[in-house]
Amino acid sequence: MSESTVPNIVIRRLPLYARELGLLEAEGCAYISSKELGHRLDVTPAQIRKDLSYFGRFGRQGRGYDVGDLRQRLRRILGLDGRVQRMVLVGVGQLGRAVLDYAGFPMQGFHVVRAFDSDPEVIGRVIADVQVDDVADLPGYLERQPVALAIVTVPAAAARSVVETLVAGGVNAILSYAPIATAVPDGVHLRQIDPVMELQSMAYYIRQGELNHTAEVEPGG
Amino acid sequence: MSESTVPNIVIRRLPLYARELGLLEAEGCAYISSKELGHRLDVTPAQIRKDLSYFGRFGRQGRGYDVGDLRQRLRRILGLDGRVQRMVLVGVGQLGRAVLDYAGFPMQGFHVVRAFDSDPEVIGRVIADVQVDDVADLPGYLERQPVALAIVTVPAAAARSVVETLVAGGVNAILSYAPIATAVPDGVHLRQIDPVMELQSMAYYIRQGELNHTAEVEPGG
DNA sequence: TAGATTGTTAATCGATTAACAATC
DNA sequence: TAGATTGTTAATCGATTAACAATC
Repeated sequence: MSESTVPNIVIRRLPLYARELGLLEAEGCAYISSKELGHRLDVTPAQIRKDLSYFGRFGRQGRGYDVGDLRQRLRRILGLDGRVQRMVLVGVGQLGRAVLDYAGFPMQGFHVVRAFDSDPEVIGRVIADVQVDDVADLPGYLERQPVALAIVTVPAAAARSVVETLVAGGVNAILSYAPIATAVPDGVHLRQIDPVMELQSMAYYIRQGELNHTAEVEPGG
Repeated sequence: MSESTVPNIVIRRLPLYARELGLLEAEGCAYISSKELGHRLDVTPAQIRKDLSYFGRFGRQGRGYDVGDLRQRLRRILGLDGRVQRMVLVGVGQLGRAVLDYAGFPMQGFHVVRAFDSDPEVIGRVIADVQVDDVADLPGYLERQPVALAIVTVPAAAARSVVETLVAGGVNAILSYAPIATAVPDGVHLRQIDPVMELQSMAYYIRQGELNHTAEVEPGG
């Protein structure tokens, strides 16, 4: 309960810290200061120390942080220590297959235990070691095998109903690649990945750059 | 210059508004209020009006916003009106291919004009209508054909050097799928997509949910 | 010990929201 | 006109940063 007051934005930075600590560990670095870690991540040292302070004391004055220890502790805080995260995936089109094939998920302990689709062509097949079932069987599956995490890779038109089914089935964290706004009840976490929106917002700055450049070249404009 | 003072977080919401307005247009909706739009996007009406106010006045009191008009104006602000955004893609592995095949990019006007890789197996091939060149030729290509946007889908170990090359070649907006911190100079925009980090931060809340549940079931814990 | 760096508090900064006059 | 909703200002809220005593 007390930890539920940690700002969401802090929680979202913890994996960033943990990831960098993993790299540092691989580099053979035993200790690191908030200053150096912040430099590597383009984050202020004060922010790192403040973020960590929500969870306890992890460093040594004059020395910094034990790289391996802090990484372990962050992973424990995130609930990633020594456990496999089971996920279902809905939507086995091109994108869904790329997700199933992506090695980064299992490498970090996230395993797709079952996939679902509505296309008879793929139902019944096994793709990247994952069995594909009829999406109509999704509610039944979730009842028999509760899962907390889901990845949604269906077309936008299908996403809302899929998310509803997942939520009804007890899934409380969903990563959606569908480019459509989707409401979820309190207590359910939905993250959306939309590369097109990222590009569109960057386009603004590209255009600004062009305008400035034009202004320099043609001061009268 | 004056517009460069618009907060980045506002710029990042504009594509969200534009996207929803596109859906509303498709639904045949002619006018919408900030209240209704906010409801659909889970954003407060005040925030929408405030965001828009950075760019001018777009609505009518008592009526709301003309859906098509506002969408057009937002697209113009973002620099998306009637122009194709040319991009290069670096890294034609599984993920790179999925990006090349993804219809959402061209549908929104973002076209990969050339891809690059270091693997002799793919260099010279044409994938999804895009020619794949040797990444060693990337600097030369950018010199001949300046491009503002790039997508990076190489392994983490290669990402830093690729980003450096892109920046040196004049690219000022990069969308990277590589899970590694990468510094870029001022004026260059780098966005990273890391689904694993999203899952990791959601894992925190899954665990919190479990802890709460345990606490309810076993009040003594 | 001297130097470095933490953890934490208070100050600052910036973003969100509430409120309301203007007006369609 | 009455009702609705904008655009904008001021108030609130929350996150970041600076500063520093504590201490390794």
